[in-house]
Amino acid sequence: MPKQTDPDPQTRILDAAEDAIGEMGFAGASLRHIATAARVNLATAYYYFGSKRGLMEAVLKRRLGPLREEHLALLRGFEAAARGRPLPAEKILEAMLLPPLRLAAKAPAKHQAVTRLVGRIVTEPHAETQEVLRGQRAEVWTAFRKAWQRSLPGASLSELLWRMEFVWGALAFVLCNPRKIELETHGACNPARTDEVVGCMIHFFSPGFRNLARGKAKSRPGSPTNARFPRQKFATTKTNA
Amino acid sequence: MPKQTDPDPQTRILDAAEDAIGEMGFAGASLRHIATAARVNLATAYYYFGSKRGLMEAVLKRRLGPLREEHLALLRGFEAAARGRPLPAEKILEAMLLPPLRLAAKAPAKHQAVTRLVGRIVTEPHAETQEVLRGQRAEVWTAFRKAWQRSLPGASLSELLWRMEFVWGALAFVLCNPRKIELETHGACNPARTDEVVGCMIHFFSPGFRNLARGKAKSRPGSPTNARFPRQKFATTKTNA
DNA sequence: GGGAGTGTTAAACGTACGTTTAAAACGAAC
DNA sequence: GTTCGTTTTAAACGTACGTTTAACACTCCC
Repeated sequence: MPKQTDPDPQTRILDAAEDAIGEMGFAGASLRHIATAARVNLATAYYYFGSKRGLMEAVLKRRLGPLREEHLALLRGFEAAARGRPLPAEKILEAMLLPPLRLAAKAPAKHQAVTRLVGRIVTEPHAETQEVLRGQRAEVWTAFRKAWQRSLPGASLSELLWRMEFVWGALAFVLCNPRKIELETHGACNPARTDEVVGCMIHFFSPGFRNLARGKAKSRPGSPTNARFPRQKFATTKTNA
Repeated sequence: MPKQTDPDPQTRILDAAEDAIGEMGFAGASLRHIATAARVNLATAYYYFGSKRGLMEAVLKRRLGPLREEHLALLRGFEAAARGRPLPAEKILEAMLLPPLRLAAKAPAKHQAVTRLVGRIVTEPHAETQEVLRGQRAEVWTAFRKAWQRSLPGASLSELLWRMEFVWGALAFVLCNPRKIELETHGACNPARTDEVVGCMIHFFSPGFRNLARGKAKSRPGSPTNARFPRQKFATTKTNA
């Protein structure tokens, strides 16, 4: 089988690095492994990217840039269509969730390198990696925060920010290890079916955002929940040590 | 400053390993670093734990065991108090979220090793690590799934499982890198305030679970949302490539 | 007091890592 | 055909890793 229009060595290295990172994490992905997978001499990777950190940054930037633009474009498109009215929760959620999940759907199924990569960077220990991510994320983060504040006027800022973090967390979890979810649910949940995931997430999260707008009915810290449940008899669920 | 009742070497190794894993991930945490931090000879770690994998398993089991029991005990306590009635969403959520977050609150603030550890294992690339985790998680997972099914009769199984995954994902995200959340929100969200986090998560997630019980009004795959939003003019948000 | 068992240590094993070097191969310009 | 800049290569550098070995301390029991 001949090589099907072999791309640049740089591209091959980036692809191999992406795959390796998705599979083994940043610390576990070695340049030797990446170079071998890219059918390239080890020093070639250094010729193009200077160092392992340089390669990692290039890998991230290649995906994060377009992802950021897609995020912003989708959000701006929704806002333009809304003609000044605040967006409904469903639309903001769709703009948050669709671009990363769509990135996954485009992957060639067998190895969802991009998917796992995007999911992984969010929980990556490596401090340097976090710095690379921060700049990209800040702009998107701010845009969505403003959209939410327009959509839910009078909502507590900290509660809004918490909810955004929860959504990102759930998204990252789905992206990070799709096969695990599929196994754990015995096939009932298949992260590859992007539309289903997006729809389910929107359906799940939007009520939680909406109930932030109306009242500021907030469960008191110290006894997290007492709605619809009589005074409890069993051991109290106090927290702090 | 004298050593304050120095614990066993084994315990020191486990503590140091926990700290290192939380900081640098499994791949990044080296036995030499751990042994030095535990003020123990490198070979001592091998004497007690046999190998790096053995140490990692011991680290996980030390925390996951009690965590699992706390999960089950809390859930059983709630169910006993409910006297056969199905639990409200808030209580099931509390039983899911409180034990891991409480583990974090007990940590000595400075280095929340346990917290990050528990958060990290959920997204850890290392395949072996996942196996260690699976057994522990399966039992808790099943218990919560049954509780949800009692609480939300007639709910679609796959949609329920998806929601559980989302909750775990959000929780893992909070546990994994609390400092990042604090920075990103400029201090508005502080994961160290456990009660606030639990309350906010319950308040956020419970409506999404409840709306699963009533109707099975589900957004169609292919056009994730169209509720409360007129026909869109801008480029369609089709997904699959 | 002298083995036996347990805990601890320094030192080394081989391997893999990130990185660098210097030389070879290549392609276009003159 | 030579020259020059770019790309690729093999080989080595030092370091750190996981792991093993063999010797050393320290009980405790007879």
